[in-house]
Amino acid sequence: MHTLMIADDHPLFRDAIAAVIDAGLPGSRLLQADSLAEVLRQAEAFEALDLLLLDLGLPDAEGLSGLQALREALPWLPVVIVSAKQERHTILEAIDLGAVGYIPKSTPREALLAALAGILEGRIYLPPDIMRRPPATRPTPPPADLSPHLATLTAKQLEVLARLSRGASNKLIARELDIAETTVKTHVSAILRKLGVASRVQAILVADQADLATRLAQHRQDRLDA
Amino acid sequence: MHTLMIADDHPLFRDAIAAVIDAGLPGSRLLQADSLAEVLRQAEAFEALDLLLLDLGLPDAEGLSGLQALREALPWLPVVIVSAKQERHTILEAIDLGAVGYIPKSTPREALLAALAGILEGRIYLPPDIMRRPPATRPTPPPADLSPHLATLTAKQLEVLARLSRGASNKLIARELDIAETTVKTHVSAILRKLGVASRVQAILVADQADLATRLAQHRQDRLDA
DNA sequence: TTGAGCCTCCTACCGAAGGAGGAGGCCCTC
DNA sequence: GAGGGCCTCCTCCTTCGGTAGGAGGCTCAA
Repeated sequence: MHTLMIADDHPLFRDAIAAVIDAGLPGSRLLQADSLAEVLRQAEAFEALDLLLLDLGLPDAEGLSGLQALREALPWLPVVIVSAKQERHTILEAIDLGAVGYIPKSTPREALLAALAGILEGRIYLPPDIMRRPPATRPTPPPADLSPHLATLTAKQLEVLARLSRGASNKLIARELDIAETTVKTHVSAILRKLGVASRVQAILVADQADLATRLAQHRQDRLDA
Repeated sequence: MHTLMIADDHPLFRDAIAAVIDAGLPGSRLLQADSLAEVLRQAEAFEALDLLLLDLGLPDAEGLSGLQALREALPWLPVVIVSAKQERHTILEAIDLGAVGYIPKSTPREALLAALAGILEGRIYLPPDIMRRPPATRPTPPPADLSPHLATLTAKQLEVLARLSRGASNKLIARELDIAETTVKTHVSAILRKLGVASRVQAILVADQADLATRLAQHRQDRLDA
């Protein structure tokens, strides 16, 4: 027997959700709220609240700021977002802010009930259909867009860059690679020029944005293959 | 009947996982790999692969870069991270990169099996114990665990560190904060001393490991609250 | 009121970083 | 065999980064 609260400013939607829960999770007690203020007010009265279903469009809590405020005010209260928004980014941000789940309003009732049941048992729910297909639209940009530059680095330059990324000084790199420090400087200069940056720090930022490790492994692999 | 692959460079750990899966998900076919290269090689042979259990410590794929590379190379392959790391930040980043789940190595075997079963049915798994308590326990542990040092930085020092992390020079930081370059140097020196490192580059590495952004937001929030 | 902590700025000094330019050796390709 | 690319190393020079030490002003708490 659980106590749930539905926070949404559309009475019709609240009723619809309530009907689904009544049918699917019989015996649950249901509270309703149409604003963040109302949530806070009622939550103080009902200590035994198990879960809040929070819409992201409340009049006094636009977007995720409402969730953030709630997490600060009532950290003990598990909150699941119920929203029409379906962006991966929003979903992850909600989880980052401490939501225990994110349910798109387009979710069919069976899936919704299963999600709520899982959450009440302590699990986290994310919409699989949205979360399981990100790379479809993103695979190309990182390698191609972020740094066509990295591809132009020679093997030795990549080795040097890898050590730069670990915070090594020119002197240390020289020792590690068993070459002169002046040679290291030559490599570093070439790296900076190719990456179009002005300092080793910026080179590092470019490098790990462009996933240096992968590229390095690739390079080493190529060498082994050859 | 599913086909799973375990990618971890520790044979003992692979065997341990294999044993758990054998017992808990009987009939599953299990493949093993000790490097990212090996995963790619085998994945081409076994088209019917249903799930990859990926460790974050592979020799040729440090951290999440390996996941990213995998998602690009084999977007159709569902990947669940199995790692000793337990930072919320890492977990969310993994999901953002398209992982279908994140299982800490400390997860008890029953929970592990349940997680895998859920994932094979199309759900997303996040460790509830970690994800469900951010505001309550998060303020303390990161400061305490990852770097007791960062907590000792003053507000101004954090501002400077944030700019260091963007690759800014002392001169630029001075302009941005509208203070003298010598003052910036004073701050930088203090930061290096407190973090126990020898150069700005290393300070940056410590900073982003310890989730500087979060801490900075926290600090700014505190200031607003006051 | 005194002191502690922080921010500010300074001088002086030194080593690290980076640019410019040149040079020899190696390997590969045309 | 003549070039091109890469790695190696050098000198000379400038700028940047970082330390040491001192000093004044501020706020807050004892």
